[in-house]
Amino acid sequence: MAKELDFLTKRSEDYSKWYNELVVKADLAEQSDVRGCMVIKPYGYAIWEKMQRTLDDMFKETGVQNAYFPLLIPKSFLSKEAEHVEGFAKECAVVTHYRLKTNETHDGVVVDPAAKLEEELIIRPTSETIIWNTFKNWIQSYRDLPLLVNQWCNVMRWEMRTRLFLRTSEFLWQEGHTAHATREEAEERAQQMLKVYAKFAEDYMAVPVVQGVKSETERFAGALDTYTIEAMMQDGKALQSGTSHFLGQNFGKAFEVQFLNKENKPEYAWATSWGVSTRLMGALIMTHSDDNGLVLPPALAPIQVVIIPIGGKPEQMAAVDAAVAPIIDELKKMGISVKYDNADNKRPGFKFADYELKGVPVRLVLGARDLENGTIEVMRRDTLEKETRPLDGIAAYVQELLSDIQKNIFTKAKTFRDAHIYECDDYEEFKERVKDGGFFLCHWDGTAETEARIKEETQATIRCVPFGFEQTPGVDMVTGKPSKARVLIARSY
RNA sequence: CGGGGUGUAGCGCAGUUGGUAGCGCACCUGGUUUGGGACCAGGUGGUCGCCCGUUCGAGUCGGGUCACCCCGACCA
Repeated sequence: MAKELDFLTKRSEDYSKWYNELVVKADLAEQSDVRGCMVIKPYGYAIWEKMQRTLDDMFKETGVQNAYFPLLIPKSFLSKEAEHVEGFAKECAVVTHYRLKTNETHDGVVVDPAAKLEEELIIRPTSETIIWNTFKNWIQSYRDLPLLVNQWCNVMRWEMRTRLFLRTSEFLWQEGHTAHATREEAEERAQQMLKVYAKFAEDYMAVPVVQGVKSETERFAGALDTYTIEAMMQDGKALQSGTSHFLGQNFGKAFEVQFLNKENKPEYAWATSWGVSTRLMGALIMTHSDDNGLVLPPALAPIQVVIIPIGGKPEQMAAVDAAVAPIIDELKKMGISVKYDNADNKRPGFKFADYELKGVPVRLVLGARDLENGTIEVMRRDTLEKETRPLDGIAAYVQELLSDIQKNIFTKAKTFRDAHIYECDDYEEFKERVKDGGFFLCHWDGTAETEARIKEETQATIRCVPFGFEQTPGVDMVTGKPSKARVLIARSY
């Protein structure tokens, strides 16, 4: 194995290092020298764009419209919602001045002390405050509701510790913000958007997720309920991959967003917010990748099919070019993105390895031998299986194969996850087993004390109270007190 | 902010008891190659993170400082 791939074998002992290196080698991203920020390279960004487009369409189907709000938020906005400040105050980047000037020796610049801002500005860690400050002007009547907006933007959170893709200090995301006339409608919207996220994760990313609601301590700052999708990475750790919050009237009250209802009575608007970020790319990488690199689901792969010619002499290459042209046409007509890599400065073996590293789902190889036989070699990235097929009807075969790969990697991930979900009623046993990863369904007495104790003693946290499986009452595995339902506990990123 | 580690060519690293910097990959030129990361020959590229000190002499020793990585606390 090539030297630059050696790190892949380190996966079991140091998982995070493995994917950090992988994404760099895979030309996806590299870290810049700015604290915990990342540069996303073109190939990586193409994946993000595809995710964006898909999600955006799904949002629009539910009536959401895109808008854009300012990057800088006046400091005073942050202090209007008490819990919200509590949650974000300690990780905000603050703008204090608006000008630089040349220094005394004229070989650099210094902050101009005369340009100090009256009120400091915060680089948005999330936009609830500035958006609700705007909503105040947009909402007067129940007829203005619901108000459903989303923005694609960057945010910044000055985290103590960053991790490529999973927790960079600046990250790209979408944040949806909605205002409603009734509590029920807002709660419904929060859950509806969670389902959109779950569908996107499973149908497009091929990442199976557990949907559920967060415990009080894990809730978003300022929310009454936080819904979550939790995915399992290949090391058994959980990754919170998307959240949707029911915010009650907290922001309506804080920003005085009142409307007149049908009875002509003033009422505070009900709120939701929901978001997914470039963390999803981390989820994609960590769910499907293998020792040869990325494995991308066809639905999100920037290049779905790569065609590599084998030739040497110009006349041979010309013959291959001619044979490939109609295949490319046909694939494109089917809406399949295809790249024909006939660059003659890289050998085929190099290209094979390179496109595997990049996770391209299907590879077609065509050489003189095939031209004689009327065949073509097909390789699928998920299983690395190769087969030789007749040239005739190859486009239709590839189309079928792509959808098969999409299904297969989802099934593979789901089988893995399901095999690592355990019901556990014994705390001693739990303590031992949770070290090795996996999702644990355990009874919990509902108290923050028990939750804190589990975290303290095992580093595992309550990921959510999961939806969609049959619950029976029991006793808390730690305290022995009565419990209504099982919760999902795991170590997480 | 605590604990550990690392800073030497674009990347990955070596550098012994202090003696004036090297290897692999990449890159450039020429040629032969092309069905799994090609080979041969030649070549470009470095204020050894930064500062101060010890010394005739520091990549190497001492002190300081900065940055990054890993493990915690914090978090999408």
